Amino acid sequence: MTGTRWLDADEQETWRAFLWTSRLLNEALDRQLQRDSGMPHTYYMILAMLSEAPGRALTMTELAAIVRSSPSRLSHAVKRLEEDGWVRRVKDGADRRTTIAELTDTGMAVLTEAAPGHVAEVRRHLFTPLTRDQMLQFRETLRALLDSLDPAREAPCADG
Amino acid sequence: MTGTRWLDADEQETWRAFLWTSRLLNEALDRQLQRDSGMPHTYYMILAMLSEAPGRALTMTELAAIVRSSPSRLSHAVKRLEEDGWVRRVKDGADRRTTIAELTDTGMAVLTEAAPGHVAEVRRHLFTPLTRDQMLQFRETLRALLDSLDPAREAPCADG
DNA sequence: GGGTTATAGTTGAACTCTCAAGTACTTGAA
DNA sequence: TTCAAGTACTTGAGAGTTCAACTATAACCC
Repeated sequence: MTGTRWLDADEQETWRAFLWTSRLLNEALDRQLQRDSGMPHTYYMILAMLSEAPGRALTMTELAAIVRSSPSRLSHAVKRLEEDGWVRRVKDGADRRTTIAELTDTGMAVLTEAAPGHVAEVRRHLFTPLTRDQMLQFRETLRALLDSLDPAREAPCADG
Repeated sequence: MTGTRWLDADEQETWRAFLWTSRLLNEALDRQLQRDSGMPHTYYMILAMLSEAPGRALTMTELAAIVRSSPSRLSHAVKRLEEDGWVRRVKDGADRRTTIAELTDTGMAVLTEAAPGHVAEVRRHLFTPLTRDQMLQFRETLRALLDSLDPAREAPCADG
């Protein structure tokens, strides 16, 4: 294939820095949560997003959109969380295809206990190394990337 | 636990934007490479880093440091790449504990064929949405994060 | 109504990653 | 010289993710 436009040195370094940063950060969070709360980061996010929802409940489809998960991944994850007793699955009355995932009291308690350590880890790795201005600039850049990666989507978090 | 400093709204949005961006980008790259070249992104990086090494060969320990992989993950990955015939493992003469991973001609050919599509995908998702200044600013921020996440490490790529 | 199409979710197999051992060498020191 | 400690890597089991079916229900439409 001719005509490939390769990355220049600046782009190369940016790309690899992004890659390693996101990898290392994710691994750090996974290790911390796995050690302290027995779940991977993805599962923590599911509990967290449920806790913010009205009635601490969402349909699987809604939840999948919020945590940006495939239906399959979410289904496997919720199955495990249900076995732990942290989430409960209920069939919807109106549309019997849809399943509603609901955070249990036990799940809420686990989340409440996990949160401080998790937030500390995020702060330590993501915010302590940056100035406030750097952080705000970083957010703008990430918004631009996210808009492009995930176009069919209104304001991502602020309105939730 | 009292005294947790929670994330404010700006931090919250920054953090989630980072999370979703890195997830979506990684998934996009994994899908593209899996579809077009039958390997995940991590494996592509192993081939790419080997191709840049003198003699297209590195010890497992060196390679693990470069792709920031655990020894175990790398070992499993190289095993699979060896089964594909893309990498060859040789025992070192001097220190018989160490294994040298070497990119084969077949592996080099696979990499050469995979590269244009991969680079296009990276460019499409990471560079097209950003201005040049945004990109350079982004790099500075990522450098700061990387320094903190991975302190025991000199200049990551520029000197390679 | 009855058939097609779309939506909501689940399942199983294959694959990758993690973590905890385990093997095989080398180094250092008594 | 030999034995403890360290280094380099591998292995196996368990867990999470992906992809491609598959089930079940709803909506559309002639």
